[in-house]
Amino acid sequence: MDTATTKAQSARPAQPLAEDVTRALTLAIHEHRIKPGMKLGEDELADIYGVSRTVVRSALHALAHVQLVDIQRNRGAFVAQPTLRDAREVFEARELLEPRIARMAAAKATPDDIALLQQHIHDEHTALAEADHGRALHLSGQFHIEIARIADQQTIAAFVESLISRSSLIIALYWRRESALCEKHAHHELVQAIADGNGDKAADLMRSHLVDLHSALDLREQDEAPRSLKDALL
Amino acid sequence: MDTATTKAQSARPAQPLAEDVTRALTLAIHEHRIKPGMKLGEDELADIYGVSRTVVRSALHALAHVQLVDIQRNRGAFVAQPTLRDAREVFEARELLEPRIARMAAAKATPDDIALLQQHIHDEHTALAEADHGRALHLSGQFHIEIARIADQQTIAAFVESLISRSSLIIALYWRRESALCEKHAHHELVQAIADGNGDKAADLMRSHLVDLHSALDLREQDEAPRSLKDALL
DNA sequence: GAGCGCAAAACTGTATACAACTTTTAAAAA
DNA sequence: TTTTTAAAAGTTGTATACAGTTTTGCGCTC
Repeated sequence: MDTATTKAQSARPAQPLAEDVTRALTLAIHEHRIKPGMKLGEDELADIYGVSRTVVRSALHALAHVQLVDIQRNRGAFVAQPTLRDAREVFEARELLEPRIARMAAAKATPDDIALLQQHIHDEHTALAEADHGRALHLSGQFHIEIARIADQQTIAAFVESLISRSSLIIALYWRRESALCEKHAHHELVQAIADGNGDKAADLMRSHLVDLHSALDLREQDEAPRSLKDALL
Repeated sequence: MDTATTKAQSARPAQPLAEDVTRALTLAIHEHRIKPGMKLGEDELADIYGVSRTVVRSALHALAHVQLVDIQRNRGAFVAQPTLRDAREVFEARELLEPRIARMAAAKATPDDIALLQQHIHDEHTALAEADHGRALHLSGQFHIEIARIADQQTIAAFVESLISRSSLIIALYWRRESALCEKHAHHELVQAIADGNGDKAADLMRSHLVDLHSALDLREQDEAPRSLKDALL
């Protein structure tokens, strides 16, 4: 779509940029390939991606701003570990923003947009079928982000994207396996409402979908104790 | 207040950090000392603050993330120029988030919090009396941020803070001088409602306050033309 | 005199080098 | 054996140096 991504003419002639590292790390976190609390050494990452520490630092700071990583002075960067409170706040904010976004999307969606959403759902199912839960989770998030893009509200969409990023960490920490099967057709119904231009229904579906997600987390207070213990050992 | 600011023991013994530059630039933008579109050269800033380009770059990237500056590859950093659309989106988002924040603040505010808010109002009036409009504007924004802090919702508060930052740029670009006298006692009434624990009233007052601000902007379409012209000359 | 083009200067993007801090490890003393 | 202290190793924070791109300015041509 934009110039930054369509630069793969031959090898990498022009400006691949340091934000490639940001994307790579973001994806790895979203797919739970690197877990909350994991140390992200600058030299290590620099070796892995074949760039200098300068660009790695830039990427880490970018991730820190979205609160995907936590940078401690003279200590280094770690994948963020959202607290229980963070988890509650993130989902509270999502329940505030996303239903409105869904309503707007229903008012503006084009047939192409609908097709794109259905493609997302399809990819997600494929990933699930292959038992690639990390990728499925990432795609599930991308689905929500796509709706924000369709709503054509860049400002709120940026907030939603940030919240969804953090949700990935929250799910990694607080998901309870009992409630395994998440939302089979929740996304599908939502697309239908958006395709029908039914804003009210889309908003309602989005809200209940988020409540379902929220209640699938284990956000009991007692978890605080082991968390702080974890912090101590690190 | 926090450790980062109270480090001026003797000279600068520990870690003054590059985020000092971020704060300085943020303040300068908030107070309209540097205007939208202005070029922020790295060498120039490095000289001014007596640091290396490395730290200046870090600061500029941080500001770019909050959309206070616009970084163009190989061109440099410029103070951001929010478009008409950006302006509308920012105020729309504020009108969504801030009333809810005000309601929460009314539920949680302590006497100390109220005193702090009143102090803010006092400082703002002082700045206005001294005809220091830049400082008054900054303090006016800080007032809103303080309410978000009182509401004790870090996640939404961070969004609000970002929106208020951008509002400063929007006001610099689209304020119409006809509607000069903004909101004399709007803030005062709001504090009263919060002090009374009257959440509904606080939310209403905040909403109408934001609508007033919004309508004091000149967001007519025709402005698009000169803006794009401006872009061309830059 | 106007327009085009090439060269030089300026600036940003990236890498490397050095300094400061943190952590670890080992040794010595209790 | 345990604890304390000190030194060394490793990592981050900052500065400097180099490379690539953009812009500017001068000169040449039409």
